[in-house]
Amino acid sequence: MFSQSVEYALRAVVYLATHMEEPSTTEAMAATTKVPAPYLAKILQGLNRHGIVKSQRGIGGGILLAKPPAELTILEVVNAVDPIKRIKTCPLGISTHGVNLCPLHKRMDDALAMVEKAFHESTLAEVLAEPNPSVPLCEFPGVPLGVRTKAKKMS
Amino acid sequence: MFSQSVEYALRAVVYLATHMEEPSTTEAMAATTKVPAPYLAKILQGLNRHGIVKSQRGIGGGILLAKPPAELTILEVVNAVDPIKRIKTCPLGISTHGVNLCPLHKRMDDALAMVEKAFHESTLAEVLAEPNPSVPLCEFPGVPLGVRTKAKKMS
DNA sequence: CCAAAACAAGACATTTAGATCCGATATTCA
DNA sequence: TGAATATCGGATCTAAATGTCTTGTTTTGG
Repeated sequence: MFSQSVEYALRAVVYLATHMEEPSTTEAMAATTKVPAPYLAKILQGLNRHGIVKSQRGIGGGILLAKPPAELTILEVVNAVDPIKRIKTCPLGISTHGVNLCPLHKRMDDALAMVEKAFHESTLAEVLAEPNPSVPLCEFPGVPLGVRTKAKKMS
Repeated sequence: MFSQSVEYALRAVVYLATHMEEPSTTEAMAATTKVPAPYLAKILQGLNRHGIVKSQRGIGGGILLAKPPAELTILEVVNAVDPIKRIKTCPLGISTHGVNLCPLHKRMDDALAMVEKAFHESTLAEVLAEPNPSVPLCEFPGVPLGVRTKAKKMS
């Protein structure tokens, strides 16, 4: 139902939302998110073009979220990589259906609308703040990802 | 979001629900539903294997709905051709997430659950009975499809 | 300036969905 | 039985999504 690219992109932005202090390299992100590195690079390019992330080349460079997690919705990310295509006109090209869809396509579009609404209403900040024993991308329950990776670096 | 095959399959069963009296040939269905005939044939084979439709070979043969429209849900059709894959375990294979998904995947699965629920709750009969100026597959507002095609046959 | 680090961009390979074709098989009816 | 009608099943083709690779460009720091 959701493409692989969407799944990967969401993992990437979740990662970035927990690493706002400094740019993250594609390699580091790929390792944690378990996404093939070259493919992740391509997805990040797309997110960059859509203004979801910012990239910085050269030593010490990498990828940063373009805006605070509280202002970035799941829908924005999804629509950047694989837009939810609402059904606006009759797929059979029946002109007389024009404005109001037939009951069949109305139900399909309603489903799309529900998903769109749900994704529009959850921001990355909410996702990360949610009290839940499982932390996104992180193997260790209750331990914020940022803290964990920082600790790793020191060793 | 929904595959082409799902769209085609739904058109097909809607057609069949309006032609319960006698078997419909793939050709006739393809013409009305505007689905490529050879591809529709393959989709119908799948629906047949899943017990959604029954097929009858030979002269006067064709495809029939396997049960009354009131007992066939959109979900059954969707799941027969392109199943909605709920997220049951962590896609990253993080074992500690096992039972309860992380907030990210929980939201994605919630979206899938909403769609699943909506589709489970609408039967073909409901879709066709809904008071709506646009009739599925039919160009002429308010005219039931079955009547129209019968009229055509006489000419 | 030069070398290393990191992303950018496009070419290339692989896989899967979408679509087509054809010979085989089943069924009806004369 | 034989001819006509339809689906069945597999082989094939195409296009798009997914995944990989290579070369170039930007940036930093010695």
